[in-house]
Amino acid sequence: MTRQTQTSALKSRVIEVALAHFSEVGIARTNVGDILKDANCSVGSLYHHFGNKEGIAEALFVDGVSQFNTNLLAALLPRHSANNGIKSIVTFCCEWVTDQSRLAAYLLSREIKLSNSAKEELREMDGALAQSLFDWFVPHVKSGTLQELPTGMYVPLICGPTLEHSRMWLSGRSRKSPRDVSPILAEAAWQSVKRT
Amino acid sequence: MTRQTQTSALKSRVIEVALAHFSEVGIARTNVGDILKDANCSVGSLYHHFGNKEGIAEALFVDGVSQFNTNLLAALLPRHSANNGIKSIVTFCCEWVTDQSRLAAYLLSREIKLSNSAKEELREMDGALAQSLFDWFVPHVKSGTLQELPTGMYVPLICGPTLEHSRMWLSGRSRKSPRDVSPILAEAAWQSVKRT
DNA sequence: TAAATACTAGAATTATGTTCTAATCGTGGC
DNA sequence: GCCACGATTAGAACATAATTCTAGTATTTA
Repeated sequence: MTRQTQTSALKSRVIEVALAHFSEVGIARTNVGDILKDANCSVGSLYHHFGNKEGIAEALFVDGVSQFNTNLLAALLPRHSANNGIKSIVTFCCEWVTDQSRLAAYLLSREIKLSNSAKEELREMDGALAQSLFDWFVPHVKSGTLQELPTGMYVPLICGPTLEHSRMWLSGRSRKSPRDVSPILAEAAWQSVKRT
Repeated sequence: MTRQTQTSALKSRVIEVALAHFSEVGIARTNVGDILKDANCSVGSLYHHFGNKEGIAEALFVDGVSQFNTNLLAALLPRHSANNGIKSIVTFCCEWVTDQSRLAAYLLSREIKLSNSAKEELREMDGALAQSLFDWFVPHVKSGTLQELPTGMYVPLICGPTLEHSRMWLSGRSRKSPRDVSPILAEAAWQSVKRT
């Protein structure tokens, strides 16, 4: 096992352990001592790799978003019809939140003020995603299948209900999992952006 | 000025100052010393009234939700037509988020794990709100003006896009304020729950 | 008026995040 | 193959900031 591999294994271990603790008691109440212990990591290593506690939270956040974005695009891009694409976005979100509920809860809670560097990193990732989404949308808007709306409105209209329901489910305010209601949400998303 | 008045003034002062600090740097990075100083409060008093830092965060949260719920109902209940009511909900949210952006950002970020007692308090408030909303909705569903959906789906469908857009605006990911786009959001909300 | 209670005050304590110094490991140049 | 340098690990020491504690003061209640 090379040094590089060990190191990246350590980082993953820390991030994973951190997620477990953060989910259970929140960032404020997890102490780095516990993360250290559970991840078998020394103080020195942790601060070398992450800088401070927020650095761990941030790395986890960026990691999660990156994973989500990649999989979302993989679900969307193969779809050719507008109806199919829109519904695949919603369905993917529902599945993902249901399966990765701990990570989803963490990402949706936005429990952190991000550093400038993390913001930059996320801005780049978001930009790339937005561009891909845009490219997928344009033809359907041009052909008149989808409504023409201010660019920034598609995401809230399509994903808003799904994310809101997800938050409710994740915080125990709703019984039915996103997966359970994904057909309703998918249909509603389609209705709200299709040309009438 | 009676003791009771002084005390409740102190508590309001602390909550207000706390919101200012929390908004600026997040809960984790605001130190209670600063709150103490700005609110003209002694360590003893603060811990007597709030228990600990999270207690302040919690009181602020409960306070904010209570204020929001009250005003939302006041906006909805006088409306008689379904179309009018649904749109008034969305419009109210947009106005409120735009005007009370600091408080809205705080509430929407859910930056805290709530204690059981706070959860209980919120559950009661949510229950009361849900009941009032339910009573308003039932006739319109019975008369066939609104779709019949699983009870828990109305809120995400109606408010989801608005809240999602609000989060984007509050975190700088969108230029247009909720108020600016409230007609679009109101119309979309109506489309997504009206009987087709 | 006396006793109990609610509240204020700030010094003292503790908990925990973070820094620092030193040691170790692995890799690339000679 | 060996040396030197940077990257990484280690954990003791430190600093900061949350919280507790003891004591005192005002207010209500019996």
